[in-house]
Amino acid sequence: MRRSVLAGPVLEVAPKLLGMVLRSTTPDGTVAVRLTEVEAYDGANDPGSHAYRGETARTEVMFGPPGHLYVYFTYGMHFCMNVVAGPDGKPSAVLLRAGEVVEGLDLARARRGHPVEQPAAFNQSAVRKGPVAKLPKPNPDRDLARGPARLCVALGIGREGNGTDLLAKNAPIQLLDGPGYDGVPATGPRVGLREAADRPWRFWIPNDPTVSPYRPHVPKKRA
DNA sequence: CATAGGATGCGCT
DNA sequence: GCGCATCCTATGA
Repeated sequence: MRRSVLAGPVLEVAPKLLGMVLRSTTPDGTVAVRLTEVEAYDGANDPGSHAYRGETARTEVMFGPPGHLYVYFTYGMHFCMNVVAGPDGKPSAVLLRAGEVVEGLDLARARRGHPVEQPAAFNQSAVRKGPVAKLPKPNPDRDLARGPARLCVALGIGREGNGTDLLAKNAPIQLLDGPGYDGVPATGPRVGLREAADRPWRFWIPNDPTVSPYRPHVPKKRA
């Protein structure tokens, strides 16, 4: 992927990210994910975008050159990340919503609190008789990066990833060169927004199991 | 399967 | 203060 490609209109850039591989290396190791679901945010004309109301300390990366990572913190506990698109100064970005882990599966499982695999004997029926401690159901590998916040956890990306140039050769987080997905992407409304929820600016690889379930915005009830 | 409620920090009005 | 580009768990079919 060349930077000039990312400098195009965000609605053209977003589907081109499908099938591309994002690789993140930390002291713990390396995890890479093949992107299966993204959403376009077009700051200038898009009430759903964080950049819609102008540049702030939080959104400044989006106003910079394409190919950098915009990471934000939300709901008091989650990080989500975007690839900055469009020409310099036009604050558009592509939210990375889901992917398939293609490298570093064990590390991704550990980061997501996936239980360590037990010896075969542990699963024998004899052991399962009688009362057992109620444990959270282990997520299948399909869910490791299914959803924007999970994707960040699986890749080990937080605040410090904000602003990373994904096309720099020595960057800890890189968008790798590759063929990408060459089929026809599915499209639909974006997930969980209050504003501009109708714009069909979500793109995903059809029938891919790692694509997140659609959840419309639900207004909180008042007292 | 579907729906509902809680957790939680911070950007913005 | 309000509300969020979310996720997890519990509950009922």
